[in-house]
Amino acid sequence: MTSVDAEDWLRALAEERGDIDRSSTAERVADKLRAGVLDGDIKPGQQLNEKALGDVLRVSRNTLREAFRLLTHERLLVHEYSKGVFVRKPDWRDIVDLYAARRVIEIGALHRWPNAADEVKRAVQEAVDLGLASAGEKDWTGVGTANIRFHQAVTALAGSARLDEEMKRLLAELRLAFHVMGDPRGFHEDYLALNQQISAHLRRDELRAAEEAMSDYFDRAEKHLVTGLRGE
Amino acid sequence: MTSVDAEDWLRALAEERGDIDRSSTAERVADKLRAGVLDGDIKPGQQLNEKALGDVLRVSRNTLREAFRLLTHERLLVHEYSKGVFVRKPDWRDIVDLYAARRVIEIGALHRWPNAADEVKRAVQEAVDLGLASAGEKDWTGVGTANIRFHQAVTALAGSARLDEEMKRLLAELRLAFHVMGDPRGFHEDYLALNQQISAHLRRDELRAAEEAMSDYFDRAEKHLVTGLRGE
DNA sequence: ACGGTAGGTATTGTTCAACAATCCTTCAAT
DNA sequence: ATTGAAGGATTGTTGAACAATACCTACCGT
Repeated sequence: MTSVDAEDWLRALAEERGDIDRSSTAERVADKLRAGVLDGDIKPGQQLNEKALGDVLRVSRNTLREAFRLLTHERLLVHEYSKGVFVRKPDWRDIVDLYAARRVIEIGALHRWPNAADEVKRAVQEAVDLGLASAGEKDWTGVGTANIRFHQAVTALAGSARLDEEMKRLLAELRLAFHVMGDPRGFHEDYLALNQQISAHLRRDELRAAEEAMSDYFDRAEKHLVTGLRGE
Repeated sequence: MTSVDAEDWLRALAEERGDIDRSSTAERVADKLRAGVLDGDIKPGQQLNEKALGDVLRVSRNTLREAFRLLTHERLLVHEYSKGVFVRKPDWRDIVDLYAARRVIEIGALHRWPNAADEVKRAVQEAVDLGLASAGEKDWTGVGTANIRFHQAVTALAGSARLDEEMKRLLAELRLAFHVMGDPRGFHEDYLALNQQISAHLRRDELRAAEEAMSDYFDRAEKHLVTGLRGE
């Protein structure tokens, strides 16, 4: 074994360590539940029974409750005192609130473009490229994740891990709204061209134009979702 | 009793309901601990012993741990696996991250001034007035809370409860940093005039000027804190 | 004196079981 | 139809038990 090998081994170990630390039972349970909620297997409004779920997942009620708390903080579940936890069911008011937040954060982040690191700037265009490639292969869920990645990349322009976290939560909550209104196929595709346009503006340092395009995006997407949820 | 009275009474009752629902033991414990941390009675870096604290507060370890989790999500405590929970001790990197987030959110919110409701707009000036009044009475902690309220009012221009929540967390975290560097007296007073200036710009719809004044504020405050924390 | 090792103590991680408090449903009475 | 009470189901909270880990200390060999 050469010393290079040894170094590699140590580095690999260090990478894995994050997974090891994350191995709390509650977090693994939370991962399972999160996937179920975001994939729509557990439907918005549905109650999560502690005993029943605990029996299925083979964990104690205490551990399960901790997982609930994690997801409650991510706004995927809501807790009603003495009643239990339910999958969040966003209504149109939530959408209005959410887009008010997105408008501020993402447009604010756009303004930080001149100060952003090159690597972060590049990630914006890469998300656009990924979306185009996915569309070329008619991989529509791929287009959806690329769209989300685009907006995360824009947020990352600000250079704040805390802001990135919050945006992650907001986008996850948005995904819940899709499930409420029956996840309209082709929702994300409409905005593919718009993302490309925004990215192009940015690379030319046309902040004003990028901001307006983004603002346009928010107006249309919000209206789309609000009208969709009004019908519920 | 007229029907108007009955309606008023019902409305008042509905307002109180929030307090009733909040009666979980863990949340009350969290409230106590939060106050202790934010007031500086529990110092940054200090460990919170489960058994000792549980005995003092007369709650079980399980309940106490739940309170810990709540405060960990608020970033007031940090959890180290198998070691316990400690009061967060922000360093200069945290400050950089925090101010990156504040720059985006607050300046982004500033841009929503034309769209904000009148009542929310008024709250901005009211926070300034409160600060001036407190300064007149040499109530320096009052000046501090007024300053915080000012920035919350600016954030509220966006009209998003989610954003308001996040800002509350960011400002609470910032307060921790003050305790780390020994809470320099007169920190907030310096920025009293600046707030007044920003508010004046806003009322005249001079968004550009308001933004620059705010940006200036962030630059100076960040530098102040970073240099202060570097010495630790 | 120094570094390392082994062992003991204290603390945290996790689960379980029990009981109290609360909610929801059902059903009967007016 | 509304109210009230009983009952069952679910959640809230606690205490205890044991495992896993970290921390401290005394000891040992060099």
